[in-house]
Amino acid sequence: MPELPEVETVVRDLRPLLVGKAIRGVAVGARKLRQAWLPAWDAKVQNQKVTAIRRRGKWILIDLKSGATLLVHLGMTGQLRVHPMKEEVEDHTHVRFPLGDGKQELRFRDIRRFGSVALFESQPELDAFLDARLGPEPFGLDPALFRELITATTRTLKAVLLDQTVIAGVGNIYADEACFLTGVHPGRRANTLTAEQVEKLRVAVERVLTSAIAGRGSTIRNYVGGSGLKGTYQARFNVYGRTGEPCPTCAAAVRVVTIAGRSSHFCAACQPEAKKKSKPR
DNA sequence: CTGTAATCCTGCGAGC
DNA sequence: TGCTCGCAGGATTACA
Repeated sequence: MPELPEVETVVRDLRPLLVGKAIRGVAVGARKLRQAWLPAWDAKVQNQKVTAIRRRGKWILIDLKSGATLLVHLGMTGQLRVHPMKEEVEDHTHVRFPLGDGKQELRFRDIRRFGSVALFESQPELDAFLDARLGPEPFGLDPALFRELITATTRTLKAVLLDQTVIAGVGNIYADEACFLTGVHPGRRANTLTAEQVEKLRVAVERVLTSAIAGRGSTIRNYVGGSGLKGTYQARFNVYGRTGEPCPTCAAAVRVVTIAGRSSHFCAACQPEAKKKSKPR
C-alpha cells in the first residue's frame, strides 16, 4: 500500500509517540511475515529506549539506545501504530512492543503479510542492507545526477520509477501521477526522454511526493498513519485509479494499461506514446 | 541487459 | 444470495 508519502506520514505520526520511550519487550504472533522475527532479538529490544525514528525509501527505521535499529517495511497492507494497551488487538496484528509504563504499545498489523519487522544490531549492517536496495532519496537531487540515473537504461520510464535502486520511495500511484505531470507516457523508453522532459520529471516527482505528504498520503483501502488517521491525497489523483474518467487537463478519458507488470494510468492526449519508427521510403 | 510471470498473502468488488 | 475471478500502495526470484 504505502509509498514514500504514506511511510513518511507514519514516521511523523510516531515520532512524538515513540522517541524517548522504552520498549519493554515484544510479543510475536504465530503467523510468519516475510522476515520471521528471531527469538534472539527479544533481548535486544528489551528495555531499550527509542532514540529516533527515521524513513529511508519505503523503510521505517526505529533507532534504539544500544545502537541497534528496528527496520520495518509495510509491504502492501502494513500498519504501524501506537495503541492503548487495553485496546482490543485487531486481527492480523503480528508484532507488539509494550512501551514505557505499560499503558501503550506499538503494534504492527499487516493483512497480506508482505511486510516485515527485523532488527539490525549495528549501523554498518543496516546501511549495507539498505544501500544494496535503495538509490538516493528523491528530494533535492542534483539535476545532472537525476538525469544520469533516469536515462541510463532502455527500460520503460514506469519501470525505472518503480525501481527502488534508481530512486527510493516512488511506487505505482506516484509513478503514474509524476508521469502525468511531466506529460510523458509511462511506457516511454527512459533513455529517449529529452533533457527538458527529464528536468520536468525531476520536479514532478518532488512535487507529487511533497503534496502527498502534505495530504498525509493516500488511502485506497486500508492505509492509516501512525495515529490511525487515513490519508487524503487520493482525492487529488489526476490519473491513478481514474480509468474512464476525464483527464483534469483535457477531459479525454483516462486509460489504463499494464507496464512493468503494474497497472499504469495515463491520458493518451496529454501523454502521447512515442512515435513508432516510420519506414524509410 | 530486457521483459514477463510467478511467488509470498488476504480481502473485496465485479460479474455471472 | 452465492460463487469464482481478478486485482490490489511491494519486492524478489526464476526464466526466456
